Amino acid sequence: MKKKVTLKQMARELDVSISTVSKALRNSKEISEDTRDKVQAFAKLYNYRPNNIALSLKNRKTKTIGIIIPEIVHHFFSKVIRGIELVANKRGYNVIVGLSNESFDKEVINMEMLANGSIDGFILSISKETLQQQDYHHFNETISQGMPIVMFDRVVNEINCDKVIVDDILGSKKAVNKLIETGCKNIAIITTKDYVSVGRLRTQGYLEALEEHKRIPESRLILKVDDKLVSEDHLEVLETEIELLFEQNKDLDGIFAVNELYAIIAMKVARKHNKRIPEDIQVIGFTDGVLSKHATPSLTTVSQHGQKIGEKTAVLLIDKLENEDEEERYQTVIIETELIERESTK
Amino acid sequence: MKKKVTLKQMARELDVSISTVSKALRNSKEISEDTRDKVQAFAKLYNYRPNNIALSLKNRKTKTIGIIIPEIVHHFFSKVIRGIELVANKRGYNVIVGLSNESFDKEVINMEMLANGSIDGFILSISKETLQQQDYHHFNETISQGMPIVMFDRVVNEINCDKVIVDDILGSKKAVNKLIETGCKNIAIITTKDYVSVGRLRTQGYLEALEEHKRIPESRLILKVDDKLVSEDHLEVLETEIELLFEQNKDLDGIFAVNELYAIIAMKVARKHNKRIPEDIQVIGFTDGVLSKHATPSLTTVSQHGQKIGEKTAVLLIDKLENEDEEERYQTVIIETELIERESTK
DNA sequence: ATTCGTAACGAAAACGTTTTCGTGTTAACA
DNA sequence: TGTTAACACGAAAACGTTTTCGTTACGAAT
Repeated sequence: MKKKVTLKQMARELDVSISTVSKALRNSKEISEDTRDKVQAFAKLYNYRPNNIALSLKNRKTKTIGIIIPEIVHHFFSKVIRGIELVANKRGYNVIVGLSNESFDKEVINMEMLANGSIDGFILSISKETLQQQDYHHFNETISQGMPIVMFDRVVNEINCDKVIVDDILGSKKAVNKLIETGCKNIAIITTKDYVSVGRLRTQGYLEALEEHKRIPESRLILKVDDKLVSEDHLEVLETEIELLFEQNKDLDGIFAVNELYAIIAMKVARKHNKRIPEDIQVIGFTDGVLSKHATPSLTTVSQHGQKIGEKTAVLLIDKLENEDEEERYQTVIIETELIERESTK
Repeated sequence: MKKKVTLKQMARELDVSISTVSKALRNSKEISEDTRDKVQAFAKLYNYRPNNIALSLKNRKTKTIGIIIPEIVHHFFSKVIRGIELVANKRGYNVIVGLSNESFDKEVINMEMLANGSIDGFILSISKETLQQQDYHHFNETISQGMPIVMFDRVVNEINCDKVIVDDILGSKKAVNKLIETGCKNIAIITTKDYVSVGRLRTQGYLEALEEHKRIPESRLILKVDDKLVSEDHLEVLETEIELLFEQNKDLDGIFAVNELYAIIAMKVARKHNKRIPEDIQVIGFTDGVLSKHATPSLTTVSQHGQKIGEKTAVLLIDKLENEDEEERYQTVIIETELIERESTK
């Protein structure tokens, strides 16, 4: 077991001072060529690598980014992480991940755990519970301590920081427009309760699209699902609600779902009701995950480009970290959505 | 902007020494009740939190675990991460994630980046490229530096460390047995090239199951897909190969695929050939992901319990970290698979 | 012979902790 | 009055770096 070698040990072996070793390794011209070569050879031999922790302490920078997300077993979030990791790595940063599991407390604890020196800045997406309680003190505190935050997807206006979001409204409008243009007369939306910002915005897009086509939104066609009743393991509730939607609206011929899962279940229910997709009823989802791509029929969907979102958040954060002098201007970047047409629409 | 307060600053304000502040906060009885209260009140007021980096340097422990995985946009791996994070957090550890993206170089670079003090130990799954090149020097080096490694899923015998794997062989046998028992006569396997250990083992399970039922494996029923030709974006190749399998084996009535995606595509091809599932042909996959659950028909699959794997790796690693004295015994834990029966089998 | 400049190196501080080992004060005791 | 013990606190080292600021020694210039 060869323990890691330190400057001090090398200095002792070579019978020079620590400073000399350090300078020699960094090619300082204070050091003679002779000693420089000697030291560097020795360092290579013992495979010396500077200790990151010591460097972090000295520089007051960790070169590490903290990510807090509600959930990792999720196509969108993992794509975002991939994007973050990609640019972080390219720029010499590491990525440390904390999961809030949609809980306010875990979000707070995780952030406190990381904020005490472990990282240089945060990238996060707010947990549902936090959004519901509207308690954002932990964000404000970390920001006021000089630690930058970049939020994505689930953001909130009250906090002053950089944000990367998707054009939820426009994306939804694209989807609903597509349904309208291909002849749908009665388009339902399956969405979430309004405290989830993306749910609210996508609903808004749906409404706006209808209105722009002089159609009057009908509440019988709007299904707001309560997230708390629909965990991954209790999809029956969701399915029942969608069943109800179908039964109460026999004339249904278009569905816009604010996420992939809702759309898939909707297709399942449609099949049960002997409706052909896309001939009798068309379906569009949001978020381009594996389900959409590999479902049968494959699902037309609004892609949010998770990886691109991740890349952008990382760029924003690192830029901010490396230009501390910069003026305190915060930007909100919008990543354009794209309607990916597949078999579930005409 | 209230910067984080340090012991030194508090000491100056309170006109005592740094040591006194430190001791007062840790309730040392060297300190009088008066000063202790005074210091603690002050600390609470200024929301003092010890700096993690300084602690890490002092204790030579970071309380951080490094995870290196080939890919994060993947149901299995993200479930493992969730498991790791769960127990790590419970035991006061953080989790830092590096992605190898199936590349040998990135794996090496990422590990070197983290091994220099940033973390206390590794949890990893080997990249395909590394498995192919069979170059494991980076693992051996980190281990010989006293940094423990726990490997999962894609492991390799040559390395001496704790391992958590799935009973791939047994799991496959369960699947194939199920097919045999429900009447399949000609069971094909869709698997990977042999250098991917899990592919090899699952193929072995398939062969053993057949032999135990006195059946002779036929090479025409064994499709080994070259991973390099099948990225997420080039599924056509995969589909074509499976098409071929179907056309060359008209009598096909059972398929065992070593992952979810292969199984889903196989079902798609089966439908194209007008075979009913499960009446005409049954399909079983491996890895219980979101695709299996929500496919139509939903897919019978061998679940590997990714989260449980993650939890176990974390327990093994942290136990090792916290009992350094322990003898150098390495264990290989096998997490049992489970056959989850759904609609794609009888 | 004195001054100066420079090359080559070392000492020490700093980052923020914890902990060991003094040290001074006070009260108790002989 | 002198000794001792307890109490309350401070100084300093240590973790591993980097960097500033000396400090030598020596050759060149005056």
